[in-house]
Amino acid sequence: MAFRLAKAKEKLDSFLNSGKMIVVIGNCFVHYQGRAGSKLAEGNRMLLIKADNSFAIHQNTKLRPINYMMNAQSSTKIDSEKNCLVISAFKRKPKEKLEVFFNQIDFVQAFEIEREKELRLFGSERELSDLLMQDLSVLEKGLTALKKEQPLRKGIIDIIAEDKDKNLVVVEVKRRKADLNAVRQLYSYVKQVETIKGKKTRGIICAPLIGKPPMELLEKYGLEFCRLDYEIYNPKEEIKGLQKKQSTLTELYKKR
Amino acid sequence: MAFRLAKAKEKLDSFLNSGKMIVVIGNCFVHYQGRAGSKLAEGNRMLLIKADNSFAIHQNTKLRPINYMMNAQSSTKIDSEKNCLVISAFKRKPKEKLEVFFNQIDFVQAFEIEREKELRLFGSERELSDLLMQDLSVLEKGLTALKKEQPLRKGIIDIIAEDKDKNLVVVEVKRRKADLNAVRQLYSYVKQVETIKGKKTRGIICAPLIGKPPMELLEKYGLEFCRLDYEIYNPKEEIKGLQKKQSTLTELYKKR
DNA sequence: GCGATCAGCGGCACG
DNA sequence: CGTGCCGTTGATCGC
Repeated sequence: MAFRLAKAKEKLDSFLNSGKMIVVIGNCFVHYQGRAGSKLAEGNRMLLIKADNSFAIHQNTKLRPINYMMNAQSSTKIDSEKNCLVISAFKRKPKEKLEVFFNQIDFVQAFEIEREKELRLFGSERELSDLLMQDLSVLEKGLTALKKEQPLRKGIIDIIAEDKDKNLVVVEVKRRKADLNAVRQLYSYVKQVETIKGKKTRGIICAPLIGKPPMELLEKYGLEFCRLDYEIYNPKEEIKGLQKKQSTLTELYKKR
Repeated sequence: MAFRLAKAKEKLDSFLNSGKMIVVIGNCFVHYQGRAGSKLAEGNRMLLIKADNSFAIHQNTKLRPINYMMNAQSSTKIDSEKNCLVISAFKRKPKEKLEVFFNQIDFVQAFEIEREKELRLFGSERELSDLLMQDLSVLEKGLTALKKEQPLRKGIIDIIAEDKDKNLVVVEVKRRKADLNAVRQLYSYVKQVETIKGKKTRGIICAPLIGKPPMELLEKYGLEFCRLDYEIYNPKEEIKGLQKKQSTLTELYKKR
């Protein structure tokens, strides 16, 4: 048994910093201390060490690892008292330590895996925002964009615009259902703009949906909601928002 | 080649719904469409299918998968035109589809992995909040707790308390550096309480740190900040906040 | 480096 | 189920 662990350590050491993705499977318990602290009792787990030194312990549920560390310095050692192969990950800033104590190792291998091919994603908020910038009139007739991603002292406005009556309008774009957070954000931005410019300013949340409590808060704050339909939120009805200017998600997807 | 793919399909089909963690490694491209859409060009990747039907494509960087789906219905098929083994994941609500087209498979295996042993975590916000509830006087002399996790119409207050002058005090607890969001949250809660109770209400953010812009917004809103030291944020100085009532993170960690 | 926000957020707890 | 919010958030982008 101790031999198997020593053999595993040998293999591991040769894999570390090889640029390959390392997979270790075995029985272990895990200690973490850093931004928080945790202990995980003994059990079979998968340890994944990637080329960018990300370090992740996976159980057999959930997308995300149960314990992890990014940009970790990894090392191995045999703890002969505990009869364990200890695989550790360290980091400073913040100072963190993660130790995996393997008392049994079933599998150790390294694989050549694509490091970081770019994902072409669409339907992001940035993309929506860009499309809106091209023609804000889909939100309201006579609305013209002034600036996008305008930094304030406390926050960043998605789009700042002017309506037909020359009122300033702050637009907050959300790719999914607008929540309380979005409303609080918009309110904070509008108040700041009013303070800076010294004149009444409108605020519009632009999203495919909004819940009832967020809508009520929005109204309480004197802000507005503008529905921007998305195919996924409105699969059967026609697209009402940007049908003339913007393709639906599905159409965009097919084009690329 | 096609035989290898067929063989891989056979193996995979026997592994699916076996309760084991399935690992597939090979060359693939990936299409996703659902809440958004994405395409990932060809490359070697690892596919991880867990017992709870979570489905994740990993590249060789990042903690999180490049493509994924939770609670997915998985299936396999051979696309003889493309000479691919297609592993798909479907979901309704929201309607999503993820397809992985493997033109080469290097590795297919299933492992017995602990399903979901509980992680004992400490240093969470809930834990901090519980400790604070026991004695709010560490924040301010004469402060007494009234209720914890008080739901409002629009949001949930961490702790609601009363100061020595019988003023209502809303406390927002953050386990890490307080940000603009925390300030906006607190402000929204305080305003709601003032509306409901019809009297001036104080608001305190309780966190180990706060940035300068959030602090300025806090002051603009007439709210307060109370530092609650955490060892990790203050490794050399003495613990000032809860030293009498609360153990440090390290001490807590050792105890368990 | 810090700051601010988004995320196909995921995950959880509560109503 | 939806709603709200935390997270060792992670990841990204701008300063």
